[in-house]
Amino acid sequence: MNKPKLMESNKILRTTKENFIDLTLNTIYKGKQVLIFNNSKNSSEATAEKVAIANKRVENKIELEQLAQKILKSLQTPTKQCRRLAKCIQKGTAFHHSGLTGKQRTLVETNFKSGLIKVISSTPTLAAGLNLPAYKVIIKDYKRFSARGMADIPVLEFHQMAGRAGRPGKETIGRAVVLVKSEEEQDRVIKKYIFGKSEEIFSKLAVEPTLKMYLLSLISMDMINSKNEIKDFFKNTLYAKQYQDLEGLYFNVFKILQTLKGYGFIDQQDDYYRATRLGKRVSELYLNPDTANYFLENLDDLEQIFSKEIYNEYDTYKLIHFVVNAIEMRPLFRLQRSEEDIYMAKVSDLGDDMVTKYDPFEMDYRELMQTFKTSDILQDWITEKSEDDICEMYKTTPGELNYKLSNLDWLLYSLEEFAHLKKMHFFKNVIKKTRIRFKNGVKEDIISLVSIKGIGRVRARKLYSANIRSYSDIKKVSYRKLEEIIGRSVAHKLKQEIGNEYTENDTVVYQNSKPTQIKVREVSHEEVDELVATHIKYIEEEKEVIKSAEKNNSLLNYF
DNA sequence: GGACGGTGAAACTTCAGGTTGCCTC
DNA sequence: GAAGTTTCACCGTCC
Repeated sequence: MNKPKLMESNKILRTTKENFIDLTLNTIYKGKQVLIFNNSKNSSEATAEKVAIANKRVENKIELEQLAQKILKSLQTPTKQCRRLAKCIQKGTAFHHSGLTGKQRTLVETNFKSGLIKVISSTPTLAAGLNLPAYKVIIKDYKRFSARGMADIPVLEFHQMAGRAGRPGKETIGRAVVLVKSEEEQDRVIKKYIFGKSEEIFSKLAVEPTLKMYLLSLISMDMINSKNEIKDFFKNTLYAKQYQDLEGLYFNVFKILQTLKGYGFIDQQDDYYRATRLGKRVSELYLNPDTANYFLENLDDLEQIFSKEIYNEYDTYKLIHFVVNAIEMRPLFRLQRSEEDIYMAKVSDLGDDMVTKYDPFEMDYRELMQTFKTSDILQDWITEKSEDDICEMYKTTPGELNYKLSNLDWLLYSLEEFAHLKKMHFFKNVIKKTRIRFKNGVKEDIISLVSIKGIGRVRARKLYSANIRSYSDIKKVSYRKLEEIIGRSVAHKLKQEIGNEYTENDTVVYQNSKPTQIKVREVSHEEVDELVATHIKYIEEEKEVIKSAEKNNSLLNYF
């Protein structure tokens, strides 16, 4: 067997061929933790995996196994990424990037803080907002892909990462290591990142969408209303100090005010500006005014699509594609080289049929193809494709999918609000239903089933396939049959949730009553559904009464 | 001789991130 | 620029 060699410079025990693995192992074998920064998601996963394989001294195996199981169970069906993370965690190593779901990220972060996980290999996400210090930080890549090839990361970002070394209050020192390949590179890195100056920070106020959003929100909160107040406010901004071009800034501001007026979001009386009711709502929703205007301008066309008695999945696709075109959905899912032909064909087949038509001055062709890819992914989600299949097919991750879904829900909610303001009640309900579909990832036929506590997309579909299609069906079905479909414990919980418990003979024992066996009366589906509908209607009416009582400050009188 | 599987070199492809609404449990 | 993935040619084995 080969004797392990020592690196001359810093006495690191060498057991592998890669520096970062030896550095990491040496640190964790001393009982300390390591953060490794990579420049891509793939690379952060591969790095974690390499360290995990090389780690021969794993502590707290039982706790780590439990954590790995939690990671696997954090999605309805574990994806390839979940399985990879769980495997690393069994060895006390984890990766962390935007592709993980919120739940998985929290699990990794809290268990690193508690000391169970010894190593996190991450993209720069971790350096930005989180307070996760470690004894040693290894900056594996200080270059990142950009439009002009590989480029050095900014000095500020380098400091962000290196600054994670050392745990204030717990240790007196920390170490930050950057990997280089030659002495020349080492000199350059020291000069640039250790002794060099950080980049200057520039105001982004000149960027029109940002300015538009802030102007509307400042006016809507009545912080600035008159022309003089507006000028005074912007005179004191970082932008004004940096560029000294006040006249140019005022010109932009008043041009935007005209646009907002044109959108109907603000009113002007002489030199005084006020937000309209609509403008206030747009600001409250944190919507970009351009997006809000885009929604409002197309509301009638959208309503028209759903005005028929029966609408289909293609109509829903048009709605998704419409929302995907909002600026808030950017960046869209990236297009793979191998997908180009597919989406070129899709654009030519469906492009003219969508509500948002292609405008080459507004969007490049690739982006247009990406709007279709993003819509496809989102539609696959509500037609019950598994997360694993979606991630595999479109080369994406559960975290990115979740992020897009939450953005979409926010935009759909805003659209629903506008439909409400315009009294488009049927269309409002269509959006509401679509939101439930996105929340649960289901087709329309099982919406009522997923609204029951403890029933997700998988169980709902199982129930539906077994002809159990409503709340009343669940009430009627025998305990034994329910158990066969969704398992013993869920079936039990469900029966409890409903409020009565069926015996195996299909007799019912009412809660809060003597445990006598009472024969169930034969009731038709229609009869029970009617009862449930009456009950729901009653609750809705109650809510309305409470709402109006709240509005009139007469809640106490009501009760 | 053809089908099949394994191997390795060459060619091709891809590359970070994450504010904001509202509701309900 | 580098790492990962796919493609393809080549070779050996088996039927």
